[in-house]
Amino acid sequence: MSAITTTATSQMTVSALAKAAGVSADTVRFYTREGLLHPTRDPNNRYQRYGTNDLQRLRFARKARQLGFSLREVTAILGDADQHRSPCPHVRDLFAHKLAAVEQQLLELTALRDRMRDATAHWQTMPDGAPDGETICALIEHWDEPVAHGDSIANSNTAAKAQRGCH
Amino acid sequence: MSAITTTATSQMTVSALAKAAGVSADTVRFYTREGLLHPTRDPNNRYQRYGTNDLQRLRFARKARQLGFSLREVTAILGDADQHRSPCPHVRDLFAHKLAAVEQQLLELTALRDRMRDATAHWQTMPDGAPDGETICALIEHWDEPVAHGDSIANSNTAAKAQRGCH
DNA sequence: CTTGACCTTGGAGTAGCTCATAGCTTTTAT
DNA sequence: ATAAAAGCTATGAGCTACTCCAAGGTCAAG
Repeated sequence: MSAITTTATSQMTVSALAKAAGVSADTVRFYTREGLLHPTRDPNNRYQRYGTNDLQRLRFARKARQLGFSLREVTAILGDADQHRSPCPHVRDLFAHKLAAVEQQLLELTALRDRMRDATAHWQTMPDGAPDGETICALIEHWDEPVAHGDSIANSNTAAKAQRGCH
Repeated sequence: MSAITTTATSQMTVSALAKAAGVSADTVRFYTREGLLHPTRDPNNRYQRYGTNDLQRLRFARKARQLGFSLREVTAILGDADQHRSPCPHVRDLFAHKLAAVEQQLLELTALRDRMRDATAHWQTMPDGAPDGETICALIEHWDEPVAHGDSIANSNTAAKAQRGCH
């Protein structure tokens, strides 16, 4: 699991690069298609050849993904770097938003968990009951909508958004 | 449109139902396509006609979604109810897993936030620095990987998943 | 020479919607 | 009355970040 640092030979095939970075070969191909990696071609067999630069980019991309950057953002950052412009201001800016989004999502997820716990406790005492034409499943129907505690969020389905994204 | 919009009348069109449930008309159409709702047809104009039963199902579906159930699961639950079998045991079972998943996600998201905070603090002191062929962006490259214990991949993209869609 | 592991491209599938298109129908404004 | 605006229909594509599959070419070993 650890010590992935296989000595990076200067030229690698798809799966060698994948192995070196700890991702799947399909992911390498996908990133290549998306323009994140710039392999050359072996003229003999048309195989992709990746260099240490690609390994660096790939590792960078994975780290950025873990930080919550989208692939598009990573591509933009790498594009900056390709043109010898420092991507760091870009990164700082994006990062501030990411952190805020994560904090927000944490709040929502915490609220969701609390509601789920409440529901679990409440459900201990409820019978199953077959659908009677009025209620489908009392367990879920007696689930209360998230109550806007305090103020803020004018939005009713914040928790659902937490699962699908914002905007 | 007539005056009766907020209260559920017995027959509704797509957008009336959408409004009553607080979702978009496209979502209603989507759920209909997925077999979650069972409208009838107005023979005159071929419009979909939804009844209070559909409104109930839709509200139920939204609540279940907020609880973290997938659409497929909701469909299964409603299918249970349609056949007059109590979906509740099904629900209880799924719910236990959902709660565990949410707790897990919460842990990961908390860890992510903590790493982000650390990084933010750490980055205060770091210069931007243009790409020099060695490093792309020191900010991200000096980010330490989260320690993935054991189950790696399925979890490692949970944080990224949690972020998806916001940018 | 065959076997099996690796490579290629291209396309489909995933979740849960959202948006776009094109052609009706209904409502509203003039 | 008529024209424009809004709303309905079905279908299909697009979004994210991959993952998987198929058909076929390439390569090292036995």
